[in-house]
Amino acid sequence: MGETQIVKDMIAVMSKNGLRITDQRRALSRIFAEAEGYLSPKDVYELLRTEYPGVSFDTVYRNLRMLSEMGALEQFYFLDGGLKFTANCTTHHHHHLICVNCEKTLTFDYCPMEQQLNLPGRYKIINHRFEIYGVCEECQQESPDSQNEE
Amino acid sequence: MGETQIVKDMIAVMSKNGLRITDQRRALSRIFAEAEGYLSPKDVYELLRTEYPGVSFDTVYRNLRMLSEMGALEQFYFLDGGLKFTANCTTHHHHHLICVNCEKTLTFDYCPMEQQLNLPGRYKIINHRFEIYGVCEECQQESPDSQNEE
DNA sequence: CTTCCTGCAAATCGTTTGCATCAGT
DNA sequence: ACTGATGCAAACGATTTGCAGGAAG
Repeated sequence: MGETQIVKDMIAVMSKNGLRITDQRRALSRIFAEAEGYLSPKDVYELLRTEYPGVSFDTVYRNLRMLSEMGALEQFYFLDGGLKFTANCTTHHHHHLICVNCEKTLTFDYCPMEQQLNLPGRYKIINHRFEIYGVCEECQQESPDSQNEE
Repeated sequence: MGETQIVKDMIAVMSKNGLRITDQRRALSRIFAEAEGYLSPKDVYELLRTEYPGVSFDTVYRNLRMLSEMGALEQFYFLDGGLKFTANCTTHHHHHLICVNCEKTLTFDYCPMEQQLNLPGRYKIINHRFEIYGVCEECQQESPDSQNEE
């Protein structure tokens, strides 16, 4: 899989915006290129720490924010309000199918906004959000019905 | 408009769950019955304080949480991650059209899940989220194009 | 009366900021 | 060398918790 392309893209975006390409940022790109789904700041911190034990949380936050602002990452608040990031696919519009257990995320191209929606009011539409949450095949195997822990 | 019904419903739900009906909770129900859209904990706090100046933030949070857990309120994280609440419509499934300026919210019945979606993977679907963000008619009048403040 | 609810204060969590040092260009 | 990036510590905002007094049932 040409995942290295994602790394290249991210680094290119950073260079283009005048950011310096530090080792941490290189590693960050790699982490997102290899990630299957969304990553929380904490996830990123843990992963980055395996390579750079001295890395700090605020550096992670700073970089995640900069990368989001310049469009290299997509920022996203989960159903439960948790903040997540993922490498941004800039090539086409799509939505996400997210595993609520392992958070593995697949994309699909169907978009409800393509329909002729009969919306109330006369809002000027500027954005939308459509996500489907479920349990991926692997997680279904692992825990046939043990999802409730109270 | 039979908005008082919302108050009655909310109080009924609380009673049913063994909660005591305090003045604050009664006022809370009224606040949500009269709200046009989503309310943040802070919004609720401010509104409640006009009636009960001594009310505290944690009481607001506690009650919002309890009411959400027992289904009287719907909890919701906005696109920007902000936590909001609204009286829960238990009668039918619907989605929301939200004004990004004043947050006035309209509901509509179309649901993309009714379509024959061609989804990847073999996820067991358990939830979904579909919201449309825009600018309501009134807010369009008020600020024809002044939405960006940096 | 008893138990639950409230308000206060303090703790906690996630995220951001100021500053001195270090590394990329 | 210059300037931006990092790590540390501390600030910050939102939310939660422990506790003593007060109100609902």
